[in-house]
Amino acid sequence: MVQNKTITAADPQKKSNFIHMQIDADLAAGKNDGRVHTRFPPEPNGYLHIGHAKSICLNFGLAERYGGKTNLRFDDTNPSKEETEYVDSIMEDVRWLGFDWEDRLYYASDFFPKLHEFAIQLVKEGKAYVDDQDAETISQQRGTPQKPGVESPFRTRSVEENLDLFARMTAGEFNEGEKVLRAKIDMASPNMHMRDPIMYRIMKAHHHRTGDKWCIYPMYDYAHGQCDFWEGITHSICTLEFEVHRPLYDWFVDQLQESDYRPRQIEFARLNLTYTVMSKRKLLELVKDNHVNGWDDPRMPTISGLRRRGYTPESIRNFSDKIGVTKVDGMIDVSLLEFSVREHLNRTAQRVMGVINPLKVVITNYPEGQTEELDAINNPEDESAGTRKVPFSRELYIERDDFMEDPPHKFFRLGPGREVRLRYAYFIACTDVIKDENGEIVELHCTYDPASKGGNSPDGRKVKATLHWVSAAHAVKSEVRMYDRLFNDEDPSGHEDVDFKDFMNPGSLKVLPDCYLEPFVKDSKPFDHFQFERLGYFNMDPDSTPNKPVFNRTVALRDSWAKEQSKQ
RNA sequence: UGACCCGUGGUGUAAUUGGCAACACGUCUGAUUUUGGUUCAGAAGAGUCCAAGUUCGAGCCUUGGCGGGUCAACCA
Repeated sequence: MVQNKTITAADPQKKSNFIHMQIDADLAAGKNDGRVHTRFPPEPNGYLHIGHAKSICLNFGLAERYGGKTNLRFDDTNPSKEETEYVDSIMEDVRWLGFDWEDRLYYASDFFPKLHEFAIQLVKEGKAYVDDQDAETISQQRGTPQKPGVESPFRTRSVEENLDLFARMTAGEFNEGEKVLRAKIDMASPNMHMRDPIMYRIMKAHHHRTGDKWCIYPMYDYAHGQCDFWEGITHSICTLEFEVHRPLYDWFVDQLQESDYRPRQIEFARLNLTYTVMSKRKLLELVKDNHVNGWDDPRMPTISGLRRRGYTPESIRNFSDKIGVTKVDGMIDVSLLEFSVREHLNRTAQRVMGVINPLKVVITNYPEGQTEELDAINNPEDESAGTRKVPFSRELYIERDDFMEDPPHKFFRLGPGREVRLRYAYFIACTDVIKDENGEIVELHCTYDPASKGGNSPDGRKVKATLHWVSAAHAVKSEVRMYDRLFNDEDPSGHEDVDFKDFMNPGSLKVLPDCYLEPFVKDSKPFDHFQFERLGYFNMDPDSTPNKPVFNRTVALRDSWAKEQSKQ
């Protein structure tokens, strides 16, 4: 175990929380030689989600704050649910978020031999026994929170018999469910977890790392604290529901303790987000039953889903800082998450023009066959991003929403007889509206003012709107996937009598197959971020092919016009 | 009917050894703007679940209520 010689004082700039205070107190009391060592302990039975990101940022953030270390540990004590696929995705996600466990990658299964030895020690000390009863009987004997349990008839077995039976359990002589190893603590404890908890159960399952070496596997409560201990963890951060497990955590560590060093469990409130479900079981259900297209579906709150949606690691880390850490079981508004991406992407995303709901415009006084290259700014928030050329020609596409035949008062955009600016190009005025036999508008005829090249008119004439556009002949035809929240209800899991899936938003994905983007996007790679001006942030989806680029909408821009409209 | 945890504007958090509640998101004005974005200026919004107590003084301490959460997998 490595000693951290330099413990830096807590950074007063960063917001404090109750865990900092407890660690400060531990440090002040001289505990654990002044070390701070945390761990992130996922079970590899699913993909990581934004709630895990909170925990990852917390654990690695603590280490950073105090000059300590953080281990990655896979809590793989239940082979029936765990898979290598999950191990790989978890490592990828933690790295993507920007954290590094260096050489400290552990698996609970690494400790199976030591755990087994320790179990034998407890048996020898008369602190553990083999119980022959089945699960149901044991469960009944355990009592209820308000009613004490009763002791198992096998509780008083001799050490010799227990040793023999446990050895035979280990050797595979018994069937699943036939026997368990239990800690001998207190069947009358007001804390259910202290009523002779099960340490080992028989599972004849293939483990993703230890193969068929074992046929008994340790329970979480028996494994976790000891793994912490052997890894030299000082602060074992977990979520609130483990609070009642703490006495048991401490009990096992007490039996193990051989020096002043001692890991300590601290619990915090897990993340709840509005309009989303966060339980792995529910996320797995969405995936398995094809309600979404896999764990990395951009509508999923998984790290891989958020990545594919276009979220950046920075934005998730900033979000994590903003929400803080407490023991209050609350619910955070998704709009805070959305704010975090916008904030980051506004500073960093390449601007580009793209028309997702095209309406053709012909500039009738612009020479046929002529093309001009106009200068456009790549990112107004970052001068070093430079400029690019955008082709302009006689036939263009603009957004359908940017034209109204009969515009209301507050509508600033194009209408019959109105003049607007095409960004970086010219002022244009609408002269004719062309419709098909159904009365649907199919094309606009406009004239441009050659003197307004670049977007300014020499006579100082003002326009009320600036529209994005794409030259029809140069456009890159693309598919754009418009994502919205997966659920319509603020708390889809919060209704006892209604299944969360009943709240799924049927409009959570709208595929627009015929969008036109400016040629600049031709060179982009999957996961590249853009702002489509006036529309939102988008990124290229890995489904893209050279012939058919695909973009996902990460989040829309703030839209005070849409807000104005929704007031009506 | 038990044990443990929690209770600060709409939401999330903060408040140094107790010293008349700060910040962010959201909301609402207004300004600027070649993105109805960004930015900037400003406003509204809690007297800290309730009650009693200790104190010159309590969101912070004490007691009692009330409200919410967690715990009865051979899951983690």
